[in-house]
Amino acid sequence: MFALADCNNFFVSCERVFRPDLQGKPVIVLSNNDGCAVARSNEAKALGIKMGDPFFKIRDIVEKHKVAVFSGNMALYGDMSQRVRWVLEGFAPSIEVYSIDEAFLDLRGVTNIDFDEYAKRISASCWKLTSIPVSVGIAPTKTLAKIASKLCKQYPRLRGGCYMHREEDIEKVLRKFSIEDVWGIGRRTVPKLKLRGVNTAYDFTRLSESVVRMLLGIAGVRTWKELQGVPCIEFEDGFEAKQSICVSRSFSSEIYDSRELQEQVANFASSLAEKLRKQKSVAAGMLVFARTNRFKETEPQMYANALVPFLTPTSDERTIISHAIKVTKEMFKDGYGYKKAGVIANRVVSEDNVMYALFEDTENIAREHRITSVLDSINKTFGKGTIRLAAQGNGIIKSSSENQSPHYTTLWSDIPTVSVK
DNA sequence: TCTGGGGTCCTAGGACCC
DNA sequence: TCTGGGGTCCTAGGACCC
Repeated sequence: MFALADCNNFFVSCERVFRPDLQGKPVIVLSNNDGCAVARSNEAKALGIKMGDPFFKIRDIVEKHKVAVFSGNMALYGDMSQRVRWVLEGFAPSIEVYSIDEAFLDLRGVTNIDFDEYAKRISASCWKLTSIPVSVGIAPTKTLAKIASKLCKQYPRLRGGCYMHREEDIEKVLRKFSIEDVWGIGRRTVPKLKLRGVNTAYDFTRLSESVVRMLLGIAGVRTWKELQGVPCIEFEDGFEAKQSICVSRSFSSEIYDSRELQEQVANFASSLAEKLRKQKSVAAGMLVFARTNRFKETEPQMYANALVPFLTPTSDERTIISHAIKVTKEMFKDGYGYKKAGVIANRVVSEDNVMYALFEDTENIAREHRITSVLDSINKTFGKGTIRLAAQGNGIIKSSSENQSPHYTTLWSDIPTVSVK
């Protein structure tokens, strides 16, 4: 059996831990720049606020119903996520962290226990130890466990835990489960399936394997089998280094100045290099991009991007930043308002097996490595951005968030940035 | 006025090899 | 006039996830 533990309305639940007065009231959390609703309490969902709704479009509902609004506070959510994981780790030999608010538990080999009671106990423990409500579904495959955990949200009498295993029970659930809610069935394929009369998960299981293969490819076949109780999706425990790393942001207003854009990109590049080092990786390439505001259709549009190869794969702060600035300068065109930019590391490999280029100055590499180590250790002790390159300016991304809660559980939230000449 | 950020996997097609 | 067969690797784009 596999379990899926899914935190209910996670970002909202994190805010409520420190604002218990908001239990039972409509609450939403917004994305960067207070752009879109990315988490909604059940009360906010009932008001018709959808995932990803732009804030300006729901402002009327928010004011009319006194919805509590928070800007995203990732420092808080990341920390609360870790606390939930610590609880979950006590319930299975290994867990797979699937996202910030979800984890699978490997229960293969666990026998002679009442799984339904176990699911409810996991949920109750999370609530007691972290004050985060968690839905736990247990089933023979990951896809079915996802469905079981969704049932917990629908039916409070399940008390946060649902074990789904008997064939006749599974069929009964699948007959009522909409196809678009199945894990792995996305927006693009739903219309194709509906055209063939597939409206529920059960209908989908009735298709032939060859039709599924033709319509959805190999991934669709896996989902199709998983719904029928045949495990096809691997359990992936342990730490996996990311194969690509992206740092990007939208700006609170368009940038028309080359130097200003370079400064922003330098900050993205700095975060990128830091993330690479944190997972002990190096990148052999980097994509730098900057785009105009796609919603301003009357303005001239531009998606500028450039691929930077690194002769020797690197995670070095100064190398990555200087390349990012160089190509940003080359890409920049006057007269365009850049609304979003970012950097993406490709061909990411472990730093243990770096192949040096034939004519690389290895002494210089060793020196840069020492500089970067010092930078990391100072910033680790005194907070991100304490020491940075001059090219990063004041080290601040041009964004706005007006309703952020305090960093209740983590350090360095309130230390002011001090500029030193 | 105002529209998020960060990933994975699969597939098709091109470049290149003998 | 007419131009093989069989591989591998890389990349871009699409679909999916939260």
